[in-house]
Amino acid sequence: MNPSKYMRKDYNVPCLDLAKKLLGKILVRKIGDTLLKGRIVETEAYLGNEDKASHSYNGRRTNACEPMYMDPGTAYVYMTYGIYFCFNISSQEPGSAVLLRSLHPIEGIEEMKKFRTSQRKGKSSKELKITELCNGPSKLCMAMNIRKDNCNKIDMSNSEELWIEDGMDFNFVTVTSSRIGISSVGVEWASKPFRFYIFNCPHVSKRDNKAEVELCNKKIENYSNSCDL
DNA sequence: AAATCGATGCTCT
DNA sequence: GAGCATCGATTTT
Repeated sequence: MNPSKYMRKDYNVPCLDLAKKLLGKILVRKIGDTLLKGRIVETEAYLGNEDKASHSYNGRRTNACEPMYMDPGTAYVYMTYGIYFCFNISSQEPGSAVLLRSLHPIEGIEEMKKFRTSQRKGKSSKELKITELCNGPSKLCMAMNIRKDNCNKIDMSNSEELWIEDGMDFNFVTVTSSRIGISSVGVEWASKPFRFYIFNCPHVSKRDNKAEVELCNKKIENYSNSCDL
């Protein structure tokens, strides 16, 4: 048993805390004998009840979003746009979950590339770069072979196929920004600072804008390299 | 580098 | 029938 595997208590924290805490940690997927690993570099928090952008807004509780109400550390996989999946982990408040938006591929890169290429919608057949494997919520699902039928409702604190591990310690600067793809819920909730990512990391789905870069360049002076390729 | 836009089909009302 | 926590290609600065 791996002692660094995340336990229930690690997930049983407020949603915003879990979203920040997961940055830099390792998502591990085991498929048969192959291990896929990626460092989490971008997350978003979706609170329950009051959060207009959340599937659980106003206590909404459907069959699809049921995992948001299950024990902290439950995998919530849902389908979007009819063809893509997004992967979340439930947190302390009932109806809350953290969306994983991007990974830095660490292990099993060739397998990830195969999973991505075989499910690609685009006609282009040019080789995927490492930074293109997991730089988006649905891309990381494809790369890690995470679908609703094989991963939804997994208890990640007690699973041999999907879990979180502490990674090697490394320094990075956390950037906070508004969440992506939810503009229709109105400015108040669309603009909440509920997205977190590792500064200057090339595996993030949407790169830093100039304002963020300037802000972070001031914070970063004590750190040398935040995220090597 | 950024903005725009079509594809695509499940989920909920 | 409407809407969608996206992706990837195309078009525009």
